[in-house]
Amino acid sequence: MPSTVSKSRKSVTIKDVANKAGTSIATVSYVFSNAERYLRPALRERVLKAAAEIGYVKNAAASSIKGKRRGILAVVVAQFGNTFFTRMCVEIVSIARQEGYVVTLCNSDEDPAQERIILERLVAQRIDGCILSPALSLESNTALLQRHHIPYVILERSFPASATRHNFVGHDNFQSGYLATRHLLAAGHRRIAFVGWDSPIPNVCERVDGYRAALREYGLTDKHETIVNGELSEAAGWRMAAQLTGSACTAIVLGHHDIAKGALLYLQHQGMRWPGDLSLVVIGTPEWAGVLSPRLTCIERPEHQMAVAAASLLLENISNPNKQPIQRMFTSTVIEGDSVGKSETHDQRRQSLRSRTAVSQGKASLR
Amino acid sequence: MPSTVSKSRKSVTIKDVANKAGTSIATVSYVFSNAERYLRPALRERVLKAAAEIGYVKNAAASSIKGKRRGILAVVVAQFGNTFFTRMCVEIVSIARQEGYVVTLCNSDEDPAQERIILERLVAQRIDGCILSPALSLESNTALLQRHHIPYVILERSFPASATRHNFVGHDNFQSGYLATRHLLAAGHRRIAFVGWDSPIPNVCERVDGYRAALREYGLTDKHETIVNGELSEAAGWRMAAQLTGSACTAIVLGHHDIAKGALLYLQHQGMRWPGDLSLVVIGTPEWAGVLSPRLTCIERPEHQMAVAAASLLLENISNPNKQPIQRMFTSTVIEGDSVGKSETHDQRRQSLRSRTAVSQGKASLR
DNA sequence: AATATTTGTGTAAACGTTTCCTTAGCCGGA
DNA sequence: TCCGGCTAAGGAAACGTTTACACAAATATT
Repeated sequence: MPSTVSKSRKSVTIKDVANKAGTSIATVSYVFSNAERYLRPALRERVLKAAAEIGYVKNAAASSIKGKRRGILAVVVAQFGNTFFTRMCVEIVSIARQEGYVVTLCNSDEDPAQERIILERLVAQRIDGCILSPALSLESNTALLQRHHIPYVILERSFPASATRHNFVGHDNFQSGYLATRHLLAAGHRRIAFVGWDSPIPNVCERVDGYRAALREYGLTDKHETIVNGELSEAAGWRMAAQLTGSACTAIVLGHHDIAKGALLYLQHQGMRWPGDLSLVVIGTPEWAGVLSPRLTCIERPEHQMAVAAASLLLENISNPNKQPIQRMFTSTVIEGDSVGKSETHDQRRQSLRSRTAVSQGKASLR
Repeated sequence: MPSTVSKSRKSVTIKDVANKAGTSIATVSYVFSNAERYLRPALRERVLKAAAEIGYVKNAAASSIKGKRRGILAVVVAQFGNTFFTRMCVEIVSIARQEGYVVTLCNSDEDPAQERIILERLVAQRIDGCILSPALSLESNTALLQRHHIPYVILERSFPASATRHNFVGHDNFQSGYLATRHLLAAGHRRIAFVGWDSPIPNVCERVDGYRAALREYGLTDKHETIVNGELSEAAGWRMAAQLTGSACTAIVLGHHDIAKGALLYLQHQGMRWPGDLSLVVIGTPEWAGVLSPRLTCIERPEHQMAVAAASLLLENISNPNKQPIQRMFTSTVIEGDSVGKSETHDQRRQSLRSRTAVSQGKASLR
């Protein structure tokens, strides 16, 4: 009976409840939004009953215009489909809900123009806080948030210049690259390729730096580096893997899981086996890593911890807006698969363990 | 300089712009929200300039209390991490943004209580519309939305009793089960197992019904059915696969990708190969299906089309609230992998092609 | 030239809340 | 009996918009 639905277009307000309960609107408001205020239990009951009967639900928009709290947080990421972000989003949403917030999830799709539009829309909504994994232009967008006094946390993508001026939660890309490479070096590999991608964000470079640092520790120089780059796609992964065949490399660090997928398809297509023909480590934890016949060795970023950190940092900043910005950097760990084999080892250099640890800690405690 | 930030707590309003531009607040409002209203170009310019200078952004909450449109849509799913839903969410968000909406993504995590809380919060926000993939209790939640005149579309999970009373977009689970099974039957398999899961939602049963219908078409009876169920998890998938070893089955329909993963891990663990030892078809398109050494044959649901359909249906209902509810049912297609091998065929029954098509269409045009 | 029409701008009343402040009623102490 | 001090509840002024309406000025019609 759609006629019933359209009978009354207007939604039921605090005033309707007041009429029904025979009190003033102030009293109703106190019942629903001021738990401290003492009211005769009987009165409170009466209001609640009246509200339930006519199906009253407080209009959050109207509350927020007078009160300060909006009840909305936002998470803006550049690649929503990326499982790394998807998983963190799920966590953040669930934490936020426990605090009574609704979360708006937005996807800028790596497009700074979209990101700008999204942020303006969020500002228009007067959200209470924002977790932002910027596509590119950090400064102009954080400036927008600051001007409107919206607390925010930058997630995962740092832009070094401004590090300490923003709240930041991320993982140490340098350490990831370092860890992956070291793992292969420790298995005896000396010709290791790094498959990266072209990107204006510094994550890739940091991973490459980590890769280099690990090589250096093992006494290897520029001449031993093999770095290929392409766009961030499966197709490019395929091409880059193809580029690598014929090279002297015995191992590959796959810098990103999307690229890794394409590269693996190519290797399979060529009938190559791992770790037999090639040892592999992937940075990230694609769902398929554990399903592959010889399982892939992964560098796992602490997604859960990062999500918790980002959410709590944001919530703290909402309750105390004058808090100094802080930066929290997390480190990755190796998830052993079966894709790394021993190579014709030159020397094991056990002593380098010490210096590795030093490097790792140096970066990890950036805060 | 955090002191600058906290200098003025209040955000800039239409009034500030009016002062700055030397006009009335009405004029400013017209500039920002009533494109039809004619204003002297010079005046309009002046207002825009003033607004830009002091960084004015319209307060959407305040607009919505007087105006009708809120600018927020919501998508509520029961399994946000499920790639099927994740992908559709991404699409919906992007379509909605083109229409000027911000989308709130919510995850009920299969918990009806959570879902209720979420929906109440959304009603409080007075969202303009909602796409809902219900955890369980359809009726009470749609009743809530109806009472508050919030247009909605049910996504993917249908509850037959009430079919035509709601807007609905989903895929034909019966057809998916049928298609998967037929594909194996056509390859000559006659002992086919179905790995399902326990769930109060009818999706699984429909898939099983499709499985049965396909068997019947090939003249197979109850005695040829092998159906195992368990909870919806990788671990359960592992266990169910274990249950199946020793059975006479030469093929398996994996009813859900999460379960499929566990089952595959078990098969790998046992050193079984596909399609050699066992032919496999999975309902759904897990990312890893194409990465497995012999690629998995999948039943693909038209995620993109479904997302588009759900979003448009919602938008139509927002602009015309008295529209009659409609139901749109989509069908799946087979994505050929290499996991299905020919079996010791009895008879190929080419003539059954005709009746299959009939069944498929019978369900597909539920609308 | 007087009136009618159009055109551009501003006034002010909503919208559904929150919350400061007042008031009414009551009690106890002087 | 009067007054001060409570307590519980309501009146009314915000909050930042939108928009119906009034109005003044400019133009068009008689």
